[in-house]
Amino acid sequence: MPAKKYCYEYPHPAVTTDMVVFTIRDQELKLLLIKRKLQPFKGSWALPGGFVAIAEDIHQCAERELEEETGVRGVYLEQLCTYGHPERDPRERVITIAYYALIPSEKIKIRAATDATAVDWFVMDELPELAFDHANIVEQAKQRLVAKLDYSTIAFQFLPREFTLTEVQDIYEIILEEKMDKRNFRKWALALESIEETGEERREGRHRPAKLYRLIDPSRVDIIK
Amino acid sequence: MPAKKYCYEYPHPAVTTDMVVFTIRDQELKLLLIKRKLQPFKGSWALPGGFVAIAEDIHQCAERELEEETGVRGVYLEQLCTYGHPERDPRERVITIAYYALIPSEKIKIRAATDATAVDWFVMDELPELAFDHANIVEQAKQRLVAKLDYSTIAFQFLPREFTLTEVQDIYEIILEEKMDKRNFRKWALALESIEETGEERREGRHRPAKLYRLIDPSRVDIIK
DNA sequence: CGGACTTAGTGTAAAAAACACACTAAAGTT
DNA sequence: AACTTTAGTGTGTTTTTTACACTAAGTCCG
Repeated sequence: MPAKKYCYEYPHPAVTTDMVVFTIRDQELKLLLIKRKLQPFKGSWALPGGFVAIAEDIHQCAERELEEETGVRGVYLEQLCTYGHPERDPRERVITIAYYALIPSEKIKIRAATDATAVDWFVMDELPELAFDHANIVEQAKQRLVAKLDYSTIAFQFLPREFTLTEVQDIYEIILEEKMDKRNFRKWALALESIEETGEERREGRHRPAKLYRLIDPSRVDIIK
Repeated sequence: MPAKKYCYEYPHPAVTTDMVVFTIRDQELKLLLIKRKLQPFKGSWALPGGFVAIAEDIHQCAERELEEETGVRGVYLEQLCTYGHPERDPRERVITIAYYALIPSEKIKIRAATDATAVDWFVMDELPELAFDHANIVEQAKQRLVAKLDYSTIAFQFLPREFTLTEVQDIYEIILEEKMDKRNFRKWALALESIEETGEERREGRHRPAKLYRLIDPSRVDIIK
């Protein structure tokens, strides 16, 4: 039995961060899950996450855990909500600060293969049973993502540095699950003034090449209208 | 020196909830602050809040603290954000889950007088120096409030059970700090389909009486458009 | 080398929503 | 009865959103 050497005058909860990691691959919205090796919920799928170190900022903690699971850094990461129901973890009182992250499709292969039995990408609406209250967290993350598509430029965070307008429209259609009009969509996207032409084109397949665009400020997510 | 009898294998942060409590009084947006009786920041003004009890849900904790400071229950209360910078409290590592609450003007007198040296209402843009990172929390709460005015019916949570359209408009003008056109505002407010006439009128002063309205579902905050 | 195929790219008209704007109504007071 | 004060209402203009179909530029194949 390990020593319990950190002592307080009154009880303290444990604090973790959990990550809802989204990406778009194969024209589907996908989510990163890990298979738990330990009790409780051993063998269940769960959100990646872990305890906040005592001298570590919570945002840094989320970044660290994201990098541990996916190998990526510097992607879009936002605090979602904090969950603190007393019985959400059967071991002890655990309060979790949930974050969600958007990984560009280009970056996702880095880790997906290495640890395949323990980490995998799941299609958003074909998720397995999840441990703890993670199904609830995922649901709220999806809602936040959908809402932000409407009033921010967050969707561009799924894209590589250079992209075509068709790729942007695909992101919207996949997440919102609805077809959009090509001309109206392009008019709208260009009116944002968040992207600019690179001057290059991409040729692929036997058809007219598409102009490439880039974000004017890749790390900025604008709130629109 | 008190006994430190709660022991863990690894260090645990303390967890608090802090409340940003808004109301509208005297045609101004006001905020509830308490004067700290203890170190650190003894004598400074700060957000009301306190430690999460070990078996208490965090939302319940926020409700409890709100009731302790203001005597009100059942008002609009929403989680804002969680703040966890390692040095935000000089004593020990404290992670705080911030909430914000909207108190209808009718309910605020309940406690404001009882404990006047330790608790007071401040005009939003005449705040004193605040303890910890509370100025930052207040700033984000204000931003959230302003944003929600635009896309939800949250403003009605400031109003008593029955109210006039002029009172609704006043709320918007006070928080957004801009005059609005009376006819357009009323058209918009009625189009929400969130309020209905009570059939009563309110007579005050030597002028035409105003129709009274009520929320169709007083506890519901709709997301609009 | 011309025709077929595929995705990229473009404009206009109609409908809906947002905005600007000024007078009448109904009470109380003198 | 006249005056003061706030409540309450409608219309035309501008802006935004939506609906909708063809041409452009490559590749591939016969």
